[in-house]
Amino acid sequence: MTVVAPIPVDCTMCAARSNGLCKELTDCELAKVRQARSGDRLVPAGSDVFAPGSHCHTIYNLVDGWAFRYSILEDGQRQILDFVLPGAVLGFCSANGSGSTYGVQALTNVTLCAIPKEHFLSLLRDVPEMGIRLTWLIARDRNLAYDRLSSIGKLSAREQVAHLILELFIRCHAQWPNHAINEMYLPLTQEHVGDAVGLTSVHVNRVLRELREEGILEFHYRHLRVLNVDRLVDVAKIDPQLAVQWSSKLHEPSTLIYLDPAARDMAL
Amino acid sequence: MTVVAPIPVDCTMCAARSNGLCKELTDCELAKVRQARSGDRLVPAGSDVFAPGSHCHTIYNLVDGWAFRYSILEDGQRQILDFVLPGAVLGFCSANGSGSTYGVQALTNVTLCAIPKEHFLSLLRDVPEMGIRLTWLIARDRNLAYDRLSSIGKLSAREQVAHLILELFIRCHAQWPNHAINEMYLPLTQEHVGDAVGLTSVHVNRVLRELREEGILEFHYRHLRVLNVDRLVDVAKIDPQLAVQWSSKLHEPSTLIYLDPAARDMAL
DNA sequence: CGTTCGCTTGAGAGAGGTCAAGTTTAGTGG
DNA sequence: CCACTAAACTTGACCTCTCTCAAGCGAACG
Repeated sequence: MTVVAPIPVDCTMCAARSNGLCKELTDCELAKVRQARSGDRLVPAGSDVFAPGSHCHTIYNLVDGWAFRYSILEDGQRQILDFVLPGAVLGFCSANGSGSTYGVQALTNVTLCAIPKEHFLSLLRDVPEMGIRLTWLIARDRNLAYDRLSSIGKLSAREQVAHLILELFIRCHAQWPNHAINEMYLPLTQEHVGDAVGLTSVHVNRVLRELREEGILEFHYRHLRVLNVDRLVDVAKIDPQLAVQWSSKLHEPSTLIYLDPAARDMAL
Repeated sequence: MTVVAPIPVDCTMCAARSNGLCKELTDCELAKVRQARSGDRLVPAGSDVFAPGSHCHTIYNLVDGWAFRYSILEDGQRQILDFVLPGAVLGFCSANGSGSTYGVQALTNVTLCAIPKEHFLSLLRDVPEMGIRLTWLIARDRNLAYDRLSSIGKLSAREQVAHLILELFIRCHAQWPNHAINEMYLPLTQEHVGDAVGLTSVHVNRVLRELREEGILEFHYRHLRVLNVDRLVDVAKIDPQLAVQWSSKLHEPSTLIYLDPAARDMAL
């Protein structure tokens, strides 16, 4: 379940280095990070990195794989708060008394770089650039949450599903720019989609059929194929002012695509 | 509209000092903050502190009054993202190119302490404690957004309205512990409530009538009276594990009350 | 004393939920 | 390589919660 592994990756070629907390650290600063690491973990798909309500004494850098934050309501319903990709920082939650209000679960097998909290705090003081970077990453999460809040609050089921898929589509491309353009592995079930946007999986299914019949996208068994990006952007009700040229990565050179705040930050 | 005031408050007795960014700074550090301030503002109720899409070159500390963050969808609908109280930091948004995705509007007349962004960044490097504090404040916003996401995604209208009102009730008490217990001034219209939880104001009205008829609360013309805290906690579907003794501040010494992550942090 | 903003209430419609029964896919063991 | 199983997806019928539209009322402010 919770495998404590030998150091799974070298700091110098880690996703957190290009994307995450350690971005643009000097070799000297990186050495301090390496020293603070201990208890790195491999978590298999479907298991919790940490459970809701648990006391998390460790900060994790997600090095490889997909995961999601979620909370459980009184009646057992699950709300997915956001999906996280390599470079994300997990476990920085209000650390007083009552444990984290949310949990994190692995969607695929996941590799984590672990830094015990007490080391982490002194690291923050020691390497101020890392503190500023952390603030940025958390502000990005906040923006993503705000974005989803607008989506859940005001959009129809159809628009919401399109919005979520487009968000993930764009974030993937920003993260792995060399992958295939219109097809991708998206390790979610329709139930995950529903739990993220506040719909039942049954209704998500109906919406996906609609979008498939309209030739906009196909999403079967974790395989996503986007057939018409422009119409997807349109259905997702993305603010056109936020649409950004992405011609370099798409077949159609004139295609405009939305780059949400998160993706934009990642792209930088 | 946008009044540039003489320094509206002295740093030593400012809300940000007890609550916000400047909490627990030494006098020496505070002097640096004072030096960085310029262009403090008074914004009247109903006006924007900054508009969605605008480029915000200033960090604001909310010193006095209520405000809310919001975003506007393509079709003009407004989603309220959260409500902010004195001590909040406004304007720290992804600063690259395309401006803030959300705006901030004053609910009451509002006093703001302003720090130009370039001063702010060097201040962060100069006073690392402030950076850590900033990270905390943003993480708190994120938690609040996660909390609302769960609410909007999974709760019924009735539960959501109760949840929001309870959240504000608790945050107010944490912020102004000496105020009256069961009655408070809550500067929102039913439309604000609706825009925050994703309901129409018409339906919010129906829900409030229900809660009034059941003797749980009364909310008329910005005046909130909570008649039965326990039942409100119950309707709001708050995780009982997060309920915390609050007897010192309530008439009924045995009353349990939820203290959400935000309130808890403020209380510290 | 009138105007405006916010609150209130009703009737009808529609989006999405619930329940229940299949079908497809991927994974497992023989 | 094939049979079997569990998880995920699919579809239909019905029902309910919330929205929409519309009209009226009350309070606050000039």
